[in-house]
Amino acid sequence: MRERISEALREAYRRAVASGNLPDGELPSFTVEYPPDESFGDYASNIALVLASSLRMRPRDVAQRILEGMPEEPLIERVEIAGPGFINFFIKDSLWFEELRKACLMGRSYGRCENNGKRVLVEFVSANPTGPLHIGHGRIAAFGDALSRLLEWAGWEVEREYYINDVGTQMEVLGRSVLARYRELLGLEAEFPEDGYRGDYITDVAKEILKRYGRRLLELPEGEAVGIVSKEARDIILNWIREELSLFRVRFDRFFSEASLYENGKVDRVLEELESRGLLYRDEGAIWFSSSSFGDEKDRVVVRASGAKTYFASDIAYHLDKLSRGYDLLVNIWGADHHGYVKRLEAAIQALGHPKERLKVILVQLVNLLRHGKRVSMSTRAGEFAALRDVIGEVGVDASRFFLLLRRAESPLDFDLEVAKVKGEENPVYYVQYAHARISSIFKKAKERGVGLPDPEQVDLSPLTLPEERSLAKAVGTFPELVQDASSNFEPHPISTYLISLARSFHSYYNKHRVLGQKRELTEARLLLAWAIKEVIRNGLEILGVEAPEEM
RNA sequence: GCGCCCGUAGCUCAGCUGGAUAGAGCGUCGGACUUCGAAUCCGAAGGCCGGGCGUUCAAGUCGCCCCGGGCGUGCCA
Repeated sequence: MRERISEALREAYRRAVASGNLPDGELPSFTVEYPPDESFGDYASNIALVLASSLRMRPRDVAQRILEGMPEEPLIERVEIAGPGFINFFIKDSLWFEELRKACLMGRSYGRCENNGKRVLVEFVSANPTGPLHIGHGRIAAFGDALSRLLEWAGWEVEREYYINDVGTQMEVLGRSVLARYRELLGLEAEFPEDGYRGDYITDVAKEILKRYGRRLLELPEGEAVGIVSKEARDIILNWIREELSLFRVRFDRFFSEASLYENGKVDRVLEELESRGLLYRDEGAIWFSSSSFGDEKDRVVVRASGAKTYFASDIAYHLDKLSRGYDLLVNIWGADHHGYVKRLEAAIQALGHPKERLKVILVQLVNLLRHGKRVSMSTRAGEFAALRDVIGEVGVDASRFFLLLRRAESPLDFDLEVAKVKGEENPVYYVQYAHARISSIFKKAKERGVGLPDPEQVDLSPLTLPEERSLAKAVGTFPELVQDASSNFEPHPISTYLISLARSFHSYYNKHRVLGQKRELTEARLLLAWAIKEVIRNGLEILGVEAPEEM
């Protein structure tokens, strides 16, 4: 509907210009939005206000002249000019009520957009395979997964990818840490590496390796043993991570190994590519990429004086690989502590001849895990961390995901275990799920009384006359627009806010008015209303990856 | 020092590319179950949107300067 209004306004503007009512010129971008108060109608546009400033006319006059050019629109009840020059649109009640039929008929696809023909790759989590996931990864996982679902709803073809940093000093450190525990398990003296990973899970890994190899590793030279152990440890930990993700209902299409980029020569190749473009130089024994000529603050090392390539070097190769796979957009979701990295990567992408808009980096702020308001630490190396597995074991997948998706990505999040566990009022997940369960309970009760669900195409909706019924129907009817808005902002959290507010309106309605036991026509109409709300709640929860229970 | 994020009710946060009288939840106080599920509802109190200057018809939103908090600033990943 919103789209129709803005199209009508554009048409009205063209007509006003054609008839000489308004001077010719460029139509600046304007909005059609939901006004803050119902008395201002269903939609409001600022078109006259933005035009007024460029035309140097009085806004209300501009509004008047645009209205004179407005094409007939049968779904609009009336239009008025208000305040400083807003044009307010009052939509016919029947439009919103008709939308209820649509929601019931379309069910799981209500709110879904047509395929937009575009492919996007969402890369997220990509946690180092050096330890289990913690709650911060959980937030990124929940966010990336929900965003992927949201983009699918908005018509994108989405692939989800996890990049494994399985190269470099950290793998070496991991190997040495596990090897030390392995020796301890065999009752030998072991010097634990100073910068090693100290978590108990390292011992679990060592036990697993002991099971696979027995004492054999003791006979190998140190370097060789570390090599084997770090590879095995990588696989073991990666398997944990996969389990944790699937437990958390987070799905990936592909796990992409950094090491593979070295094995197939892609890192060398991308360096040659940069070299041939004259973007590399040597200084103090290292090789530098002149990223500063593409907007980065300084140049960056790609090959260290030792001859080892940096993480950045393989990351360039990785992104070139992704770009060459032909996506329209690459989305990278990173923890906010990587923000210093964005510019250099954009520089690399541009250096390789791609527009930097092809890449969208979303930074997710970290999570403060609390218990009774007191902070729980999560340093992997200190070995004291808030494992995602423990959190979802304690508060459940639904509550965890919902909580993590309650805030904007760039806003830090407090996650209090005790609050998330509560099954009452202060926990919005159950509030929303309860509305869903309540509706299915009404349906069950209706069935017991011999009342079936009405045929959405046949049922008469004219008994719906209450203002609450209109608002509810409108909330249902704007869900598709919400999906579009949220997806074009790459933010799933408005979905959670919306669901809470829809649930609130429904609970309030439920307490005030009865669905069953009314005159047949009224009961049927209200059943359809409840049905449509149920579909929308389920679809919204589906985007967030939260279940919609029939009973609780 | 420089860069990024954040600062809105007691607490946690919304506020859509600048729009009309700044909104929720929690918490606090007071009410509602013999009727479709009280994991619910109804009502009340609560604000100089960190501070200042600027941009304009219009600023919580944009720009500059301060203050406060977090993060980053490696030939680590």
